[in-house]
Amino acid sequence: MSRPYEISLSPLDAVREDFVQLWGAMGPFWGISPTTARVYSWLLSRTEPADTDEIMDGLELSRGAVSMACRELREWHLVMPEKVAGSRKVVFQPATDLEKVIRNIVQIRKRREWDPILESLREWIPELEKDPSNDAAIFRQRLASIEAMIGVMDSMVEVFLKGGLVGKVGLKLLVDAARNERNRSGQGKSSEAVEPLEET
Amino acid sequence: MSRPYEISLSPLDAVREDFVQLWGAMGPFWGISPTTARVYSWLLSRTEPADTDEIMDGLELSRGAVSMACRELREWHLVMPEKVAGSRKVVFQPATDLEKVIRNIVQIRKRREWDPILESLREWIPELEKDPSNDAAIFRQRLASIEAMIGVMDSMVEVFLKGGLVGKVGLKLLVDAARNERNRSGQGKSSEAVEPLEET
DNA sequence: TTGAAATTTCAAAAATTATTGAAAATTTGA
DNA sequence: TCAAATTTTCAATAATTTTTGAAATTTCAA
Repeated sequence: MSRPYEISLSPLDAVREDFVQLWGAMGPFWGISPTTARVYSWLLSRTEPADTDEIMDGLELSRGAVSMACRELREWHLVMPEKVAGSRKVVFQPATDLEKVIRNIVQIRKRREWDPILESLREWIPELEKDPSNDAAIFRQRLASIEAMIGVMDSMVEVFLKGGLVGKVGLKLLVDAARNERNRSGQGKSSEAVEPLEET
Repeated sequence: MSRPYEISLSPLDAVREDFVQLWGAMGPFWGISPTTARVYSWLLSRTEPADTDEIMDGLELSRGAVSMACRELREWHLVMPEKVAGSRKVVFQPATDLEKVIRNIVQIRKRREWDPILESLREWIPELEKDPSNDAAIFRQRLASIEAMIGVMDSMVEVFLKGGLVGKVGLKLLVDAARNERNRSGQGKSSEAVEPLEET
């Protein structure tokens, strides 16, 4: 409706636009600001790395916003800055090893989100043992359950990410397998009782 | 510093306070509003179910806020409303089967966060095949990688939650195992390359 | 070294999200 | 059925988070 002069984008440009828009919207779900998510997805959609001005133009962002987004992406190891010879510019390359990307994200999020809970639980449970009331005993038991669940998930994830399926099989194979699966089972939604694993 | 008249809470009350405070702060990480997270954790810390007024008093919330929080918790199957005989009141009981709780959360979050991505990817990849440029081919390949990774994680999570370790071993055993582990390895942080799995 | 190019910082503004509270709707004991 | 008890809704407000933009800092080609 509101872009009268861009009726026919190339498929590449059209998908890029949708991709950037979706990731921007999903970012907050994963604890990433929309802008940061958009910058990463925009970089992923390009063959060439980009400098600050190109990102500003491409996404209509302020210089400061791009700087902050790139800093965050650097911390997550989602982009690698590269010096351009004969200039003071830095150019950003997105990490394309999706497996590594996920490992990084997952690790950082675990540290921020799960570890504090586990730490606190380990203080609280002994504390509750001091309280002789029945209520305290029941509460303590519930906290112990939570601790156990988180502990189990921690271990599973560790096994997966460290030794893991993905490492062994290789990403290329998985890509093919996924494509076959998609073709085989019509549109294969796999929609039932599964889980986000972690917000990528 | 700021509660001169409550110097000595019972351990139960002290831990409850900290627990509610931590969950409230963590809520946003998991896509749950602080208030909603506080209501659930407060209910978990009590032996008895509570009605709206008790929650309002216990957490200093408005009636509307409690109503919205309980509605959300109901949708996630984290609390069960119960009619009180001889009154029009409803009383809320928190779900204490942590395994079920996690399954519910994970399922809902997957639907909200992963499925839309997977769906879009499955439209975009064929779309990009229409574009003959090399850039489009590379971008398509990256999207296929993302699709594959998400697909793999989906399956893993499905295996885990459906047949899964927790189901087989049983939560009680896990609680004991976790306690032993804690005792055995000093303060066992297990802090390395693990993941949030999903924000519970 | 120097100073123009480039990046970073951070207080202020904008945008978004959460919470309130009072009015509307609903429920049910009498 | 009636009306008091209870819950729900939602527009307005508050709180939080994100983004901006211009000044401060850093970097490095000359």
